[in-house]
Amino acid sequence: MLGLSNSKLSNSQMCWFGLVDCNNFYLSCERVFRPDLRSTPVVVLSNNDGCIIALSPEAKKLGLKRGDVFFKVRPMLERNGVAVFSSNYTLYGDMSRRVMWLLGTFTPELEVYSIDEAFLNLSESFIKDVTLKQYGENIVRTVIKGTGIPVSMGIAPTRTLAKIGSKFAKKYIGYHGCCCIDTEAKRQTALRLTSIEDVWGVGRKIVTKLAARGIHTAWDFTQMTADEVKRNFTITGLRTWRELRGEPCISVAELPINKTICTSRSFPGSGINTLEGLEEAIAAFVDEVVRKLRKQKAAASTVTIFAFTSPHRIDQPSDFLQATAHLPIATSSLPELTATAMQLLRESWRSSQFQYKKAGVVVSDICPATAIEPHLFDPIDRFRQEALQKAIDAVNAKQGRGTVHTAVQGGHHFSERLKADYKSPAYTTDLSQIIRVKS
DNA sequence: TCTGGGGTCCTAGGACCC
DNA sequence: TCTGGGGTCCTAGGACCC
Repeated sequence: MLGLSNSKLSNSQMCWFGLVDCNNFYLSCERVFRPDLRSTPVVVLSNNDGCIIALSPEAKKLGLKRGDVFFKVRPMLERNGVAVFSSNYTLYGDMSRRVMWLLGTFTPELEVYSIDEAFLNLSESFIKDVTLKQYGENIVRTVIKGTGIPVSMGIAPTRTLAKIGSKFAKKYIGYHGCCCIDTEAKRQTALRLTSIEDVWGVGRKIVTKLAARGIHTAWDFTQMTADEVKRNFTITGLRTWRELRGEPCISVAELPINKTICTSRSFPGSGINTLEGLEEAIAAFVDEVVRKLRKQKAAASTVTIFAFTSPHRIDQPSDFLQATAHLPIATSSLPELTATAMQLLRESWRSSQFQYKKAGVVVSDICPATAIEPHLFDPIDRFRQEALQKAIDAVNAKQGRGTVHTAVQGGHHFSERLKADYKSPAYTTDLSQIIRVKS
């Protein structure tokens, strides 16, 4: 098997992958600026202070769970002195940027996978005079020293194995934050100790099918034949199988682009009952969706808008608005998608007797921008449209998000109207909120 | 006052048609 | 009188993750 039969999983041209995962990220961000909360129970709430989305081990011990509705558990939180934070995405986004910047100094190739995870290409030619394990431990120390965020790291010949390594690093303190799967013996042990459902890329459906065949660990899976895997689990399953056996064949850049992109929010208080109010919200959601689309250099040809009243208020009239439009040509143009969404909303608007508590925009039928098919009778000058959108992107990148926006969005940022009674300061992005050190 | 997240993917099951 | 198959397409709803 591809040079893995020797005890060392390595040769001189070998390329290694590191996966760095921030521990309990949102919570760690809050604790950086509140060291007094390092060993006390802490929770972070979702948008609108709706429910708990992140919690410290101390909070878990009190029986709290992700998804608990805040106003219901609030008396219990107060009784137990639990520290509560509204989510502060400005802070988390900026802390993430700092972590990623530091990681970038350790590799010629950094793949940011999510707000709290990144892959590092660690080819041996890049690492001088230290072992992989020492190099990894240094990364872990540097990130915590530079940002205050604790991280776990896995290093292995493939991204899938590196992910497994990072889970061991998180679980066992003896790894000093970094678990290296760099020998055949370690690879086998790691796979035997890993349930198949904990493997990156293995979903519920595959787990069920495998369980029926008596396959429960990652190791069991690697003992199937390539033919059998491909026949039952397609090329995607085969890639995971090869990665687990030590052959790299998945890259973040090649991961399939999203099939749907959605932005939605709940409205605090009594909700929205005017067409103008919903127009403003939906327009803000389109703006967000366009940003996400363009970030992955993609375009969509199906747009859906929806709005609904509170499902919990059976004493009030309830309503569910939904409308979908199919565009002849996929687009990521803010004016075009906004106009489409506004038309859908105006056509489906019924009456102001309903208090809408939540609304959103979904785009689907997404394709890479390079794959957009021209249309003979297309009334839109796509070249000019893209030039305009690029100009909008450029101004917003330089002057800040929302500098150029559609008129229907109104002047103010939608996010400022969300409920957030327990928000920490924007310590790192607003001079007036910078932390003060008493002299 | 009165409070109930957000995002993505998959699938079962219905509508419709031959 | 009531039933019988099989394919495609679509969507509501659920599972799962953070």
